[in-house]
Amino acid sequence: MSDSESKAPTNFIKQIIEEDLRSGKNDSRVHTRFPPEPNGYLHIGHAKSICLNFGIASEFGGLCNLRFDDTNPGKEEQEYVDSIKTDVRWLGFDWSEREYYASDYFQQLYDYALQLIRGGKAYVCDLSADEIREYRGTLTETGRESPCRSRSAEENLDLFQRMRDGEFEDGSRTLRAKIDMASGNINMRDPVIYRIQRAYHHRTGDAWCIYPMYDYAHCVSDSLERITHSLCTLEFEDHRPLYDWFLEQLGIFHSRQIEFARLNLSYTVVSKRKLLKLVKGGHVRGWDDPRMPTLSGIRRRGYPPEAIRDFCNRIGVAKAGSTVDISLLEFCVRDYLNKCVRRVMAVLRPLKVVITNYPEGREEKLDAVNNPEDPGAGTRKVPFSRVIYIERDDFMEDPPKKYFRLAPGREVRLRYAYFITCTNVVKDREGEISELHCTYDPATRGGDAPDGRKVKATLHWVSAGHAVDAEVRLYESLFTQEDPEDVADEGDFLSNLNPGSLQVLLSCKAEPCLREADAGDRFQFERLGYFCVDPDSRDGAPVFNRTVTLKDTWAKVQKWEHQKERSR
RNA sequence: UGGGGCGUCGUCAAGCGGUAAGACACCAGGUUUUGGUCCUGGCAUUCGGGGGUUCGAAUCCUCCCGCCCCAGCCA
Repeated sequence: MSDSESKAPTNFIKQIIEEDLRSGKNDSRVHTRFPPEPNGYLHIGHAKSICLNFGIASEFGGLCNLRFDDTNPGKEEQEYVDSIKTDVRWLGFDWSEREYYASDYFQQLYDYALQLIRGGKAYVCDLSADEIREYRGTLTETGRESPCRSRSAEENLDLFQRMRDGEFEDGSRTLRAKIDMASGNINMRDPVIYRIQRAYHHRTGDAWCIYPMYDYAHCVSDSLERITHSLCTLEFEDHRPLYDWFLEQLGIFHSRQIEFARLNLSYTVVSKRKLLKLVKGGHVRGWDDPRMPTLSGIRRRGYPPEAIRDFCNRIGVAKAGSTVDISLLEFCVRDYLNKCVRRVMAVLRPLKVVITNYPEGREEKLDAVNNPEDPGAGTRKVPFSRVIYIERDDFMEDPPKKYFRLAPGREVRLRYAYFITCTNVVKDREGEISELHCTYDPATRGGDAPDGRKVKATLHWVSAGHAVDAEVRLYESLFTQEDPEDVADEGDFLSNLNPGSLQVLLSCKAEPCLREADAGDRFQFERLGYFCVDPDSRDGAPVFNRTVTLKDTWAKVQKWEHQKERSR
């Protein structure tokens, strides 16, 4: 991690930690953990938590564990733990050998449960799931005590042992904490801490038929790992009294839970449930679809981990529910890519240009700078010839006032090549422009006019005879609404899906050096944006994902003009 | 109508009783062989609202208003 990244701004969590350090709490140790449940893919929201937990540990000279919260075998799979490890590593964090699983603690958790029962703090309950719900009461009415609440410790011990031994049917009994059915906090109304569930667990197999619940397993896991600061999202705030209760009853190391606001992003959904719906419904091509906010999607799209970390540092950490503008993420991506990525020319929507006064059969190699932000990146040779392609957007037959690209009779610069002037527009039978005829000025080789003559535009181009054919996938946000959940009465977020979120361009022309690009390679296509080579690429047939466009003041002007026109 | 939180610029977010940081976005200019980058300047007389305490309040007290979370044998 670079120096510039380590200077993350302060936040209320760091302030708490600083106070703890000052008072010598926890022997001045700082130890955090990132605790994903392996039941889905990591997304940008998790990145915030990962950066926070690993970032704080490193800033305070402490450690951060990776712990899989795998207490619900019905939903969890090895596939997810693998992808999570890949993603955390990709983001740039290292948990060394500290890879833990709540399932590592099943025996210990069981023994502690015995301790709770002996102390009269937990009991086996025979109520069905429906009955438990009924007895729990509502938000405004207190609950009623279970008829099993007053069982003796001996009976509870016997029953719990038999639950563990598989004597009872799934769901027929639970182990519950004995707390307070009248509590205003529903989490304290004798919460279930063990349920019977005959499910194959991805790590413990069939060794257990009872599994601990999150509230019980999480705090004990934190304690066993001697986590000093257990950071989680706001919705667990009212679980904290329960977290504290277990640790107090058990008399074991007391980690401190601190809650922060989860990340929301405009024009994006960040919830496992909704992302799953997008995948299952075929609205995207999979978990790693470059339009997905999953880390695997973002990676395929070409977002660099450095940019994600920068973003997470910039958004801050607080308790107010918030939605960060997606433009900040895009800014971070451009900011990083601008500094370190090679520039290259590619034409997305080719328009053929014949340079009529350029000798037939001649070709030359022109020098091009690889990265003006980084002189060390050097230069390369780009072939030039009589027939080239330019972007269709870079020519207008009847241009508006503010348009300063190519037009009939107008002179522009071809980047690193020559000034050309449009002399003729050739159209097909439908009236579509099929090619342009231009003349070039041999004195402007390299792109400068010796007479000091200026042009208003510089265009990118590709020599037709040397071009590599490429497929380019353009992405826009998946949703048309800033808040995808903002739906007109009926329907859900899916009705805000952006039909134009993916646009595939099949006949793009790229400069020859792109022929041997490898999957994952990133480039700036000059004047267009940043692109990343997709794994779908095959030899000589590269596929590029547009990571993000360049800032485009011309597009902004056009949009503005359109709006003006519409309001007229 | 129970419990737990949160309200500072369009969006995040500092601020911790001494007179509103910063970033993104936006706007205006300059440089420019990318309408990119870079540079310069602008952008909250006011902190959800009302009272109060104080020489002094975004910060303390108080009442009110708004928003979020909780009734899984999910995490």
